[in-house]
Amino acid sequence: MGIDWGTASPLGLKLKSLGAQADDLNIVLQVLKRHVIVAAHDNVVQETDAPGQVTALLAGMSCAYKRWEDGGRSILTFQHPGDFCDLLGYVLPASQAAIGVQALTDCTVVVIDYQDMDKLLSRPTLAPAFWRASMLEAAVYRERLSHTGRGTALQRVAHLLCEQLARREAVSIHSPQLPLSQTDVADAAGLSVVHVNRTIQTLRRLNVLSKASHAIEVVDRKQLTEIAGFDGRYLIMPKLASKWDG
Amino acid sequence: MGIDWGTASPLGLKLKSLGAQADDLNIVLQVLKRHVIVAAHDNVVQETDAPGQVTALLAGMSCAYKRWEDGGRSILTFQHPGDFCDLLGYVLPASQAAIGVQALTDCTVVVIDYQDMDKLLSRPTLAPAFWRASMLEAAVYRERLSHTGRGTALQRVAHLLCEQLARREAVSIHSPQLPLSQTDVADAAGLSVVHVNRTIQTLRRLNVLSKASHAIEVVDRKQLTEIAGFDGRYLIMPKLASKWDG
DNA sequence: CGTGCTGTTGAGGACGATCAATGACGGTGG
DNA sequence: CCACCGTCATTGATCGTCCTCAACAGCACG
Repeated sequence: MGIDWGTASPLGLKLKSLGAQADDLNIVLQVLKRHVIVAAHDNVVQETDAPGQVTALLAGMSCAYKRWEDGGRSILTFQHPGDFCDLLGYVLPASQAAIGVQALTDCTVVVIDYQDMDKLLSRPTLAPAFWRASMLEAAVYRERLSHTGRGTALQRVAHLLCEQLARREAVSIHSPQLPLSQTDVADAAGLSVVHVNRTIQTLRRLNVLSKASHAIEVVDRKQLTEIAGFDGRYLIMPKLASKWDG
Repeated sequence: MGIDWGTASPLGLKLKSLGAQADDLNIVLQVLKRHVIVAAHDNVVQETDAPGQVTALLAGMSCAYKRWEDGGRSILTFQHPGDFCDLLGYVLPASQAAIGVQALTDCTVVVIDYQDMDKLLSRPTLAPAFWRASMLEAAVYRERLSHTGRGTALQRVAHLLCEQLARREAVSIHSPQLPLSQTDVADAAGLSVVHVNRTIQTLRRLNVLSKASHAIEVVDRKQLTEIAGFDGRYLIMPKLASKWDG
């Protein structure tokens, strides 16, 4: 399929941290298909699709979103290399209805056909890894839910940024820059673009974000974490809990 | 263990709708333990517990919540008969940190030890059912996330109520009454109690909620759904998708 | 008969939404 | 090379939803 663990390494990293064995990874590699580049702003998964395949992100940044009648967009979660874009839709097709996935930067994605997924899940060490991947997604939703609708705009934005930094570090992306527009942040935090702009300026004034660039670049991670009240434990993978061994 | 499918029927209903087979259910029945009553306001699961067991709710209503330093409480989700209280914590122990489960009414619960869970998951028709149960929970989080921080207090409260009614109907509870205090609604919707009170009064004035009782009783479901913009499809269980059959 | 929880009401103020306009930047085509 | 365009960032002004503080009523409980 023209895909090796060089390009697919974020996915390998992630599955390994979820408890997959070395030989599992090779099986996964075999079923990866259609190594595709999606341009920024294009859809990775259509809202209307009944897909028949699971998409995984290898490079770039995307988001799962819901579009409203009034044209508004709610960003449900951001996705980073190694993340699955629509795993929830594989298990519960109905829940994926009306939810789309959009590339925020240029993205590299691969897909796994549902039939191949079935094969993968028949492996006793791989199935729990996928289960965990989906539960990690659930944990992210739950954590964001607990912070949204609570606290000030400053705390909400700070928490959002902390989450993305932490999730990127989990797949060895240590850059302090996040390739997000302020519009993206607004749609994810449930705030207006204008207010997000002012909030980001406050963070810059506090020397938490870089004043130099117009992009989002975190220069004081510690202070950001404090403002957010961020506790990254919910993202921690328990390396191979013994109960999965047998 | 003194538990039969009479008392455990909501759990049976739920697992069946998630694709479990008849003989699976009997196996589940065998490992259910410690049929316990928890009084309203007591904790079903401690925030600090490292549990070693999964709890399922058979009767009553509970909530998963997060407690803040300032004493505030965020309600992450409500739980109804047939729901698991801490399934996420079984798959990802770390994510359950600092999250508690509290009884909102008097509750009947059973527990399944982690060792027994491992046994259950070795059954190829049962494991997907549990996966789906957890994904359904994720879908609920995601849907609430998309509505929280968007729309008016009226819409948010209406959506919350719609969700609970729909989830209760899925386990054959068709009562229009919800045993929730306004404080519970406030903590779940991310609004102040005072404002929830005014919002509920508005709903009563619109003849959506009963004016007679001080409890929450929905008398005009259709209008409530309209106000909420509620689309219950995300809760729908695909009855036994063929891909799980083999 | 207190005590605590829940529901209710009033008044004032703050945070963030909305509307409107401008500036900066990169790409595209003439 | 420059004019034009779309996207994104920025700023100002006004307005409204919702929060906060405060007080009181009903009810169940010991």
